[in-house]
Amino acid sequence: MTSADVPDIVIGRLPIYLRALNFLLEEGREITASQELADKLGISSAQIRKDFSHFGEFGKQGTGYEIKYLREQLRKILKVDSEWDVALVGAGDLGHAIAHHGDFDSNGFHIVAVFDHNPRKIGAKMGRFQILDSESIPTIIQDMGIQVAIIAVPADSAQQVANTLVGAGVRAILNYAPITLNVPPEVQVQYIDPVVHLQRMTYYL
Amino acid sequence: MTSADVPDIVIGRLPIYLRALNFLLEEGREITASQELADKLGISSAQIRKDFSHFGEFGKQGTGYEIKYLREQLRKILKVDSEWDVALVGAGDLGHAIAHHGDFDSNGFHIVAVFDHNPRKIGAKMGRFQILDSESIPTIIQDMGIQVAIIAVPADSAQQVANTLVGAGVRAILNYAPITLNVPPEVQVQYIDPVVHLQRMTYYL
DNA sequence: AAGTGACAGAGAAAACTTTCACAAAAAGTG
DNA sequence: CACTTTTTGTGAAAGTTTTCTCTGTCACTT
Repeated sequence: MTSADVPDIVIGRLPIYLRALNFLLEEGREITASQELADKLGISSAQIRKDFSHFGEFGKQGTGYEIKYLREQLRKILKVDSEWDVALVGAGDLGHAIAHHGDFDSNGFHIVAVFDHNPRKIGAKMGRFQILDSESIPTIIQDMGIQVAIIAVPADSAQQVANTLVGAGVRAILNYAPITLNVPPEVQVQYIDPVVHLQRMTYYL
Repeated sequence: MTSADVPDIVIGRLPIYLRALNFLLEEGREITASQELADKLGISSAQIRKDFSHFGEFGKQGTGYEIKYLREQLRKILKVDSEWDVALVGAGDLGHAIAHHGDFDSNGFHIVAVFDHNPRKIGAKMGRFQILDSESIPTIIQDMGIQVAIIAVPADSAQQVANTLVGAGVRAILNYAPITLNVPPEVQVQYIDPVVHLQRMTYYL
């Protein structure tokens, strides 16, 4: 069943599968099975197989999945078989940690511009980046054709930053500010708010 | 319908509602309606009402919800009406950013111990914290009765750290390492991996 | 005091997601 | 070469979540 509209919840699991496959590859493994992934990830093997089935037939009955091949397929589906330029807005503590976090680059997400509003920071260096004026977001994003951005500014300016980014052509936003953003439906937003995660867990304690 | 088993997906939305209520309160608002929250959060008003209905009747027909009261109810439900001590494992760039992030404290999650394995870091100061030896995790966690921990170590040591934490009595783990942890079912785990979020969005670009 | 509009709560229906169970295929075994 | 084991892919069933729709309550207006 290779249909056009794959449930969002399925897409959300693909990066998890991809992460596990990368791990297995690094261990030198060549073949895996839905049951092995299931054990590792705490997801049922049936669900993993059904998830894959939305995109094609990647396995071999009796044997399992060739890890390298499956990984390539998932990378293509998620469009992470190519590199992405990313803009980072906010050069505070959080922005600093993000800019120095190696996992982005090693996964094909390259931060190519860092913006901040604070006149004292503009022009200064943060690691290998020179901090740019927020005012220049529209021009630079458009000129570089950047489609992906990370928001790491305080909650009270996040919506305004999002508006500017969307206006400049950004279509995917990873938002670290603790606020729900209002964006047009064609723009993707993902949220990271550690407090939300902690609050979700304390319920069960 | 005040039942014992509220769906996990409902619990996951409560912190989002709470965040929105805090925001409205700061704006000086006193009353809100499910429709207003719906507009702000991109969740249907019916769903918001149904979510609340799992725990009781918090609103007034014709009027809406008294924000202060609803907020208190949600805080009680999530058990964030009291303070929580939190242990942080990993004093790298990421751990540094977490330890200095003010949102934890202002939401009642107090980091009270920071651990690292690196002999060069042990004993050193990181902000107001003195970095403790990972070896002392069991004793300190147990002595202080800490139930919540944050893992900010590389992927290859995260599982081992999780085992130690669980052994010491931790029951909720916020994991920043890009790996799925294997823990007993009574232990809560939440994951933060920005790469996973980015990969989820590029699918739609 | 009756009429009107706004809104919560809740049962029923619809939509969506997960699990089950089995046929078919591949590979190894005697 | 038949037999057994392993494992995928999938339609159907079961389970879960969301939306719909309506009733009842409250506040405000005239």
